[in-house]
Amino acid sequence: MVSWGALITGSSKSGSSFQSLQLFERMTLEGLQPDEVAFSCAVKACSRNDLLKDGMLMYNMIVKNSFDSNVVVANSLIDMFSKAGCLNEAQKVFTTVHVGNVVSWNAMITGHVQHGNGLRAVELFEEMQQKGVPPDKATYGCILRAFSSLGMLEEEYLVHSSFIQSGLISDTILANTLVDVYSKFGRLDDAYKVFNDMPFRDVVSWSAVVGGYAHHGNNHKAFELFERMKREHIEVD
RNA sequence: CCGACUCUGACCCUA
Repeated sequence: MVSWGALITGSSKSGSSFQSLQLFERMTLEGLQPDEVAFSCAVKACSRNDLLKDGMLMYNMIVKNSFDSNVVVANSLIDMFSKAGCLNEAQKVFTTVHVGNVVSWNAMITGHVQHGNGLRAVELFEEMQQKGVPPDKATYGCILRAFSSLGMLEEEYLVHSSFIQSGLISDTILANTLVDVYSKFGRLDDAYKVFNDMPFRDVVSWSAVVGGYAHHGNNHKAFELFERMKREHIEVD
């Protein structure tokens, strides 16, 4: 038998979040009790498109059914509220899972960065470590964005050095983030150095570095890189 | 046991 959770997940991957929610609704109308996986999928569906109203209803159902103590369900809610800018709601859910896990922290940090509170994001970054939750790649990506939003270039350099120390610099997504962040600071030389040292470059790496030169008026360099991009083999997923 | 959560460029949208 195929579970409803799997159906909802499948539909949200190949189809619309709207379809996922319809499936979820059908499931409950048929008197079936959604499990924690169905709830997390349904919440994720609500985090797209402006479906926060549905998300609030979902939150109520989740609390009623005591699924809010499930860390993955809670993390989906935190992410949904964070992205929508409802950081008080996000914090409320976060509190119910106590320390949660690294994803809980990352979702909170992302929310603050995206809604103009980079300082709070940095505080959370420090707090999680005090509470014994080690940051992961996603955390570092968020924190690069936080420092960027705060205009803290020196801190970017420090995080960058730590990536070189730890080997995280070979992560394509983090390196791409660094390229973009340095570009936005106008540090095209630093951006290019990160780009040039990357073991694997994807289309995002190229776009970020070309975009940096173009945005800062170095059209010649941008064009040159663009030509090189066409010449070299680029792996696109 | 299986299915669920968080990080990257441009475009688009908004302003």
